[in-house]
Amino acid sequence: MQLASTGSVPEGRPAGRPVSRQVLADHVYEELLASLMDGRLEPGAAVSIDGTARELDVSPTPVREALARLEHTGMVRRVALKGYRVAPVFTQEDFAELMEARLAIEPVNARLACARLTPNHLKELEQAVVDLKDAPRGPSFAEFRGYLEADERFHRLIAEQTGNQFMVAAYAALGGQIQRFRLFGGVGITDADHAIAEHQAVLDALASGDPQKAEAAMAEHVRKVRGRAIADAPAD
Amino acid sequence: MQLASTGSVPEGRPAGRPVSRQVLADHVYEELLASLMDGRLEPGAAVSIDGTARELDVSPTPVREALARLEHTGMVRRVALKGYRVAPVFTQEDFAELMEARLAIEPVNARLACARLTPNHLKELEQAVVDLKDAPRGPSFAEFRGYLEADERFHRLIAEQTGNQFMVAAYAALGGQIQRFRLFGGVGITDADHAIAEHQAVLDALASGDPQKAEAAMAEHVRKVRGRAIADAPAD
DNA sequence: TCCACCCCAGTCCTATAGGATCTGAACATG
DNA sequence: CATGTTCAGATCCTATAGGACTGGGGTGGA
Repeated sequence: MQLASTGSVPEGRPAGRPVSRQVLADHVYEELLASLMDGRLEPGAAVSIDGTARELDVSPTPVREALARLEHTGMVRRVALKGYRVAPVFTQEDFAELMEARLAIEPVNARLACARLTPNHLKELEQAVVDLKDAPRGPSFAEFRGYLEADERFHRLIAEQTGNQFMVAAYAALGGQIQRFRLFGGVGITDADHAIAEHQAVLDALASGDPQKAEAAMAEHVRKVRGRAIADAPAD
Repeated sequence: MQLASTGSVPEGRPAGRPVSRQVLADHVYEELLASLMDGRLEPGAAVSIDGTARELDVSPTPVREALARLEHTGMVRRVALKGYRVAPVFTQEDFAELMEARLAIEPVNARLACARLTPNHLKELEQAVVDLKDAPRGPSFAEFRGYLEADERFHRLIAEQTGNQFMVAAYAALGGQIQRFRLFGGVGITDADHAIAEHQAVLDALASGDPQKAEAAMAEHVRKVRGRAIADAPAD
């Protein structure tokens, strides 16, 4: 994440080769992603190529490439010859659709992951749950960012542990959006205690080695998230 | 897909301006996609930015943007500072993983689509099956290209008819790859008769209006595709 | 014969420049 | 006051140029 200042490489090092020469477009990508996650870029707002380039003090070329990559995550939309705009906010319908999709994919992931779970994998999952418990849950986004990160990591790890690249791809097609639904209504994290308990239940089911139980636990978790989020959502 | 015929535009049009001004990067994208589908670009081959630019007689900038978009389809892989390469061929394991993922997603799509199927949608699906039957199935790729297109269209229509943007996204995350698995082994289309019958069965189940039947028919179709493809695959 | 070094072509990556188009505001006109 | 026009700025899009690195081939020396 942090990029090494390319100029300050000490002379002592053998071949002057920077630790990891980073492509500028990658940096721009990360920067835009952070702006989107933090809500600094509001939904519907235009993302000017030239403007972003000036702001980040780079040329438009890497910005263009970064936006092209961002487009397929669903965070921004592109209209030819018109530019890019931040994707619109989630509606209740959008949220319901997302949960339906998660319900189709994630329990299967849990079942598959359970069948080939290693102690090492289990350790990573346990760490994610611990991080979830320890994460601060203040009202501002910066404060519960760690919580969201741990949440997303837990689910992503399960997808990766299926060993199935396509299940990972399918999950990733949703993942970018999963973060954003939290912003809808701006209610923040109100269900942390329930969510942590459910994550623990999924973890226990996985540890038990019974794929059926793991699948059921994950399905229940997703259903409950849906139920709570709809209940918490502003009447609008 | 089909371009609107431009004939109806009155002659008064101030000369020169094409009906739909196309961004060059879009053209490059389509061109590269066709090369990948047709097998002109072999798996593992390097895709040089400058070289492609020279070949298509454009500057590297649009090529770079087109490749950035292609990357997330899984057709090409990028290594920072090293360039792009065509994704490697499918192995039997890759194929098994793909089918597992389809089995998780597509039957759900069939169930959801069944619940909100309109006569208009049904018509489109019927057309896809008709096209599948009529498509030539010669040995070369150019000859069975129409067959693959109709096959993909049938499944994509069902995903779209769920009305769930995330299910479409999840399907699309697999779709680009779905086309490519046909190339593994280069056995061509050997199961057209069976596949057509199964598509017809899925269509009938959808038309019956019973979501359970639709889900089951799709699941059976995917399972049978897997079974046939593994049987047909070269011993290797 | 084998190894070290150098040169060079190819490539990726970024910056810069310029053309075409769109937007919006100021201005003129009925 | 309403409407059409003009013009300047912003923006998108593409081409071109140059820096930095990589890999291969040739040359000279051990």
